[in-house]
Amino acid sequence: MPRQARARVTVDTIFEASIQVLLSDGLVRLTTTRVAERAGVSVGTMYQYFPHKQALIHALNERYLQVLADRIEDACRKQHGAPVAQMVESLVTTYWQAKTERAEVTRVLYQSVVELDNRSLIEAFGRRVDAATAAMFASASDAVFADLHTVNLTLLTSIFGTVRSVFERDLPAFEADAVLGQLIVMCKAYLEAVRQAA
Amino acid sequence: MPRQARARVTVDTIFEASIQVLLSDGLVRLTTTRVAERAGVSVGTMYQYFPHKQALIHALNERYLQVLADRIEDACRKQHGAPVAQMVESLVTTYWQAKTERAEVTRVLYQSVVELDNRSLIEAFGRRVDAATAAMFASASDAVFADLHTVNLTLLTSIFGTVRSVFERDLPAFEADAVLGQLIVMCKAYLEAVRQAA
Amino acid sequence: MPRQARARVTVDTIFEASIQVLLSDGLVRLTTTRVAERAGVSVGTMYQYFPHKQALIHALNERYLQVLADRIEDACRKQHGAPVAQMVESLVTTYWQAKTERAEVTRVLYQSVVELDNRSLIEAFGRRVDAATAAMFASASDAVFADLHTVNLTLLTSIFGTVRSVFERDLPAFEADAVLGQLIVMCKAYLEAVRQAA
Amino acid sequence: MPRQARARVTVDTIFEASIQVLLSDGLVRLTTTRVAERAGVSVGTMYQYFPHKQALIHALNERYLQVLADRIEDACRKQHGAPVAQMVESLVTTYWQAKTERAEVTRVLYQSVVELDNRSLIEAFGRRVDAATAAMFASASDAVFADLHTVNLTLLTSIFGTVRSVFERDLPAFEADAVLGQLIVMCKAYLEAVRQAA
DNA sequence: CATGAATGAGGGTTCATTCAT
DNA sequence: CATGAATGAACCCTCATTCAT
Repeated sequence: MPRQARARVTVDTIFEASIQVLLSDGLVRLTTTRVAERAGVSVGTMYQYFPHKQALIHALNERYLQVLADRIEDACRKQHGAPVAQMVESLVTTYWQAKTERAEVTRVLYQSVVELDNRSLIEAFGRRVDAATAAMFASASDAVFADLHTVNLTLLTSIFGTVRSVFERDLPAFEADAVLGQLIVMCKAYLEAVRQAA
Repeated sequence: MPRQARARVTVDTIFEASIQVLLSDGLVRLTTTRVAERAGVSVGTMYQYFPHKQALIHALNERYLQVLADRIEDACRKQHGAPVAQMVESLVTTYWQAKTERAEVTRVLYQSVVELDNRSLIEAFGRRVDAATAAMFASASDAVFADLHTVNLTLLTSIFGTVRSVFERDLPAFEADAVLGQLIVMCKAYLEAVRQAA
Repeated sequence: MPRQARARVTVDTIFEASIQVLLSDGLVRLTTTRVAERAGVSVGTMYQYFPHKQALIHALNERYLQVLADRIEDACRKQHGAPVAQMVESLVTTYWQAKTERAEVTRVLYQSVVELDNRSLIEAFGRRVDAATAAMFASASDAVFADLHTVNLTLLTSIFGTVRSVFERDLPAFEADAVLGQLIVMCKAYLEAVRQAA
Repeated sequence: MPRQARARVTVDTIFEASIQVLLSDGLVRLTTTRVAERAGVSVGTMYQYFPHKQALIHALNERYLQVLADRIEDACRKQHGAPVAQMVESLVTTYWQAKTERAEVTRVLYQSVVELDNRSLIEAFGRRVDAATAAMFASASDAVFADLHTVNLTLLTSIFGTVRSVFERDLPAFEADAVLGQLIVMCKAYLEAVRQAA
């Protein structure tokens, strides 16, 4: 195995170990020693790849957000040229699924951010997603928006904010489903409104 | 000064010191010693009022959420009998103001929650706010809802979620204002839709 | 109630509280605050009677050893003029009973000695008991000893040492009884031997 | 130096340092920091070998009792087949020497036990010694015992108890010698008596 | 005299980081 | 390059003692 590939594997192992430790022991017990142990490497090796603990957590979150952004971009691409209603539905579903698939991981990663200044991470993520959804909405088969930027930002913020709120309040499934359903209704109503206004 | 009043003052001093430390040093540097120092009391005294660090952070968040819930309840009471559109506007404004008035405090308190099992806190807050907004919407002068519970939950979650998202993305003022304005449009459109559906 | 009597009561209450704390929480958790609490007095009051923690523990052990010495002196007096065999039996029984009556108290008090330089206490106790048993043996109806001092010291040391060993090894009752029985046999055999030798 | 050997050295250094601290500062001042300092290692290193303070003290006592038991077993083996009188003498001498050789160490270790639940330690020690002396007495060239178990237990308890009592009362040398001499007389007289009884 | 809140030195323990092997 | 023992600053918390009320 070439050097780079091996490094890649090691890093991935460390990432996975970090998540496992986070899941089983919590952020407070996330120590470099424990992660290295779980990953089956020495602390020394870990410091070869991450110059300090923060770097590890940063990379962890970066990777998570990258994967998330990938998924969202992908979903957006698939809706190219579709009617807006369907786009909105797709966004809600995609984001909700990403969050709930590995709900506990989502939760602990969100915790781990405390050890970071995550502003830049959030911004980078925001920019990617903004661009993806803006492109999607611009391609809608049944709508043209006077102020695409604002509409996009509004839909994005409200969909992501609401989904996250539902997730964090840990609502019972039937209520969560109901709210998400209504969220779609809401977005559609909004789109109808701004289209008329246009 | 009577005993109780003195205790009250000490506790408030400690709260304020905690926030100051959180602001200047961050959660990771929030140590019992540092808080005590900043509060001008000894560690020992701190431990007379808070049996351990967690208790301090818990109390801090509890107090914050109580004040927030108070404000929301108050705002809801003031809108009793008003038209729904106005209610929605009031909710957005109140929550946004509460968040931005002491923006940094809001941010650091959100961080500090990591050291807690804040489930019960969030739940208690959720229940109070749910009740307040449900009562408000039920009194609307211009609308009756078939499924008040779901409508309420939807509005609540989306308003709070969206406002928080705007807040955390740290959008420039003009964009933030635009999105919040659109959020109100969105809610109104939704209310129109569910009213028609009823 | 006159001043002195009240002081006496308070001191006794504190003693009893100390023992209770020792029993329920162990030596490590024996804090001045806890003792005061259990005794129903303030720490300040406690410091009126005992200038520091050591003084309390010292007094506690002093009292215990005084009561013990009292009992032994009493038992010795009662055996005045009796045959030596009976004296030896009485000593074993008295000491064993004193230890086992409140076995746990004996044990914890023995622990508490660590916080002290108990040399003087032990010496004072030794002197009193030495004198009492020497006087007793001197009055024996059936024996005269050439070297009373040594015989006395030997019996004393071996009886007390053995009884304590049995107590601390926590032997099952039947074994403890057997050993104590044999101890008496041993002492009698010894007395027979030194009498012949004389 | 191989890894294991180095670890062994470190552990021994820590043990010796603990004893030094115990000797010079007493149990109450036996802190992990002080021990580490005296041993010339960092606290962290200490915690690599002993997960907590208790473990250190436990190990310290365990080692002491092991060495002591080794010596007693050795002495017993050497008396195999000898006459009982000689066996008894050997036991007294061995135990006394073990205690007095490093008298102060013996004393401080006895103190340190307070921080432990030493029941298991004492039991293990008791079992080993019981077995060794029982085997020795069973091999006596000049005596057979009807109830070896009880005789053994009696001799053991009285010899060890008496020796310890002499040790702890800190008697002047001439008195200590006299009492130990008499103790041997006593044991012999006892053996004579139980042999006759058999 | 009694009270008990306040003090703060000092305790046990952890863990990010280094560096000799 | 990998290893993991060693480091020690820093953490949270306790408790004997004091002193204003």
